[in-house]
Amino acid sequence: MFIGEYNHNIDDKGRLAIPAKFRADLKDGAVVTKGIDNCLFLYSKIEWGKLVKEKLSNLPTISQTNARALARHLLAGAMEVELDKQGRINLPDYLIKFADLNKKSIVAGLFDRLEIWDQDAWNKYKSNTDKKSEKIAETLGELGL
Amino acid sequence: MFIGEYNHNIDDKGRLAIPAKFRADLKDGAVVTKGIDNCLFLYSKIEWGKLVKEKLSNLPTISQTNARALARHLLAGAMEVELDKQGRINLPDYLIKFADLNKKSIVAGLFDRLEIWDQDAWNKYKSNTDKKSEKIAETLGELGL
DNA sequence: ATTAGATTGGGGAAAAGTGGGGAATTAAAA
DNA sequence: TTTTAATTCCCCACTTTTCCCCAATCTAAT
Repeated sequence: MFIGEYNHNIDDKGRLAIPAKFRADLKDGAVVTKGIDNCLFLYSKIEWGKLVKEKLSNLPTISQTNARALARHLLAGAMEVELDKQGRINLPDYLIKFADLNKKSIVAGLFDRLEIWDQDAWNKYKSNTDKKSEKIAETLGELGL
Repeated sequence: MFIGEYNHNIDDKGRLAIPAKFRADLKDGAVVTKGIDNCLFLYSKIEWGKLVKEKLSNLPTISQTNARALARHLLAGAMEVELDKQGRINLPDYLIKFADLNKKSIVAGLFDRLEIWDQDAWNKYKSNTDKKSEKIAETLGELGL
């Protein structure tokens, strides 16, 4: 299970180091794809396989417009990656552009996947949701929790 | 399984390089045909056979206008192609015209098929669907992602 | 302080992408 | 039927990119 938040740099060749704690689970390969809220999702090959098989393999991508758009987002947006001897992956250009990644990046563990964020975007997102969580907490308080 | 997005050029002779990762699955031949949304579909011979046998042959082609049109689109537009020693296919003129292909093209993996797009058309399509990304996100939520 | 583990950067080899030339096949015309 | 022209296909070679390995730096723990 992936948890935690790590700072890492993307070098000029588009390489990103995976936090050492996560490498064992990804040694047999991983898949990166476009996520939600301007970040990337990274799954182990096994998790990705489950995802595709259970959720995506039966989409009517010939007949339905939205199914095509979704498939193009998730499948065409995805890329298999391997860890090199130093535990790094190679991010293709189109994913770096998609997530507005600059040098300073964040790798966050979210149970069954990793998320890859540009540091600025991550900070903005967190400050937004931190405010929201106070409201959420207040609401919960009113409910007696 | 085909995934990912690749930039490739079509040369003056109508040749298009297939991304190296996909070649093994296509070494026994492939079928290109007119796709949906102004792109081309490319299937391995095996997948093409499944499509025709399981899907198209069960369409109510006699009674339904749309089914007839789809069958004609996919079947009459199709062409068998082989990879040359460099991993390229030869696209016939009528398919190049159909998809408005210029030099710069996109080859995208969509599970059981490849899609071949003109680069400009691909970018336009993506910027359109990015606007709809909220809807895509909702669909993702419904899928439990 | 020393050692082990982790991160970062650079260099070289191998593979992939691209373009052009020539042979062979087909078609057309004399 | 023979010759010429055109098109297709195959092969070769150049260029670019990617990938892999090595080395240096940094951090932390003993």
